[in-house]
Amino acid sequence: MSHPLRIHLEKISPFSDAEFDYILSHFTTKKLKKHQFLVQEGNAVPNDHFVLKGLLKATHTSQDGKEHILQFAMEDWWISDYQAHFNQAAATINIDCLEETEVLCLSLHNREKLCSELHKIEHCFRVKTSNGYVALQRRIISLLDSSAKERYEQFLLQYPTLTQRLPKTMIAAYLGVSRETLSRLHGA
Amino acid sequence: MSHPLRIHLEKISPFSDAEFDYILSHFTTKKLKKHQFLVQEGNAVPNDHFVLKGLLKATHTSQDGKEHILQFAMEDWWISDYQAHFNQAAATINIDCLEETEVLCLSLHNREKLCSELHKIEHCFRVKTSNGYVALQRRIISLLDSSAKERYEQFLLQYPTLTQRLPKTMIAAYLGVSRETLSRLHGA
DNA sequence: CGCGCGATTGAGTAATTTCAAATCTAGTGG
DNA sequence: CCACTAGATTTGAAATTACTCAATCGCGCG
Repeated sequence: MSHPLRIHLEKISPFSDAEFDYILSHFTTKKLKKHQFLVQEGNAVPNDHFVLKGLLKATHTSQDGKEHILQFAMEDWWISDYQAHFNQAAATINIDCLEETEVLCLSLHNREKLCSELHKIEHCFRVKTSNGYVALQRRIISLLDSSAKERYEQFLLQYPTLTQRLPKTMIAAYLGVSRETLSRLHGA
Repeated sequence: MSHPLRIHLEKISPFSDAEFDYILSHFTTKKLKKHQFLVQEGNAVPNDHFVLKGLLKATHTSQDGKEHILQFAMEDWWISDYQAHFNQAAATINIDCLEETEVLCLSLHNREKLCSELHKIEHCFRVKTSNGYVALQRRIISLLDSSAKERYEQFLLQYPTLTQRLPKTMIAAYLGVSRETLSRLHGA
């Protein structure tokens, strides 16, 4: 039974036991309770986070006070305020736990250190990020050309597990419609 | 006067003349006229493209036949159908030229070859892709929380040069509103 | 049993789209 | 120089869609 992070990374490239231990030594562990914040607006964002257990949401609050959801993250997903993290700026989004959660934290410095020392891990991160880029492009296309109903159906197909664990209110905030509208698009 | 690609890459990390020549030898050049397609729906997408000169748009056509714009690209930008390119699948978007255009083409194979041979170039691509990821997240936030008017104003601020070179119809298709609506949000 | 949270439903309002027509602009050929 | 045309932009009015605010319903848990 391998470590979840190892399984995750080895989808891209294999590592020896020694290499993986070395990689893992650059992470720290953090445990959070439901409703606790992992990243809070206005604060620094020292780390990227790999989810070992639990469920989180990253939200942005618009000027009129409405909360929209940028992303969810469950087991084996990464989550952070990347804009703030990479630019070492203050967070503009909140990330909080929807369930009791455990994450591995990787600081910017440790990521750069690992990447410069171990070509293979930089390769992993490049491929992961490329895949993430493609996923975001698909979401943009779906926001641009699909109706609320189509987006909801795509979500159900794409993330069946998440659907089970999330209240519909939050799916609505992710899809960019009000919960009432989401509730109404049954037969439509 | 350095090569545009060299200037672009050296924003991340420096290369010797020999290294850069070697990198450049993995690219091919393509020239296209206005209205010509660089990527066409249904076809394979062998290359990523770095724009030397000109202006292009990447569009996705929804089921009801409406054309929405996923991205623009002008000098020093990269553009492709990344989903299709990385997965060696058929294109689902069209990319065509709004002006006479010249691009450098990098095949998937040559990218992987360069990345495995030269750690520094893989580093460049990782950093570039991370920045792209952040930019897409910002666009998603803007689609979720901002009104059409706010999105338009953000666009004007963020891309003043593009604004000069694009008809408003296309900006509307990028922002996800009809051209009529865009036209109406002057004083609103 | 009653409370709290989430989901649904109803009714009125606001925003956007659609379709159509009018206006404007830049480039072309006479 | 002027008329003409194509493409882009604007405007109008009706129809559609989504939102807001409020009330109700349903269910699990103490």
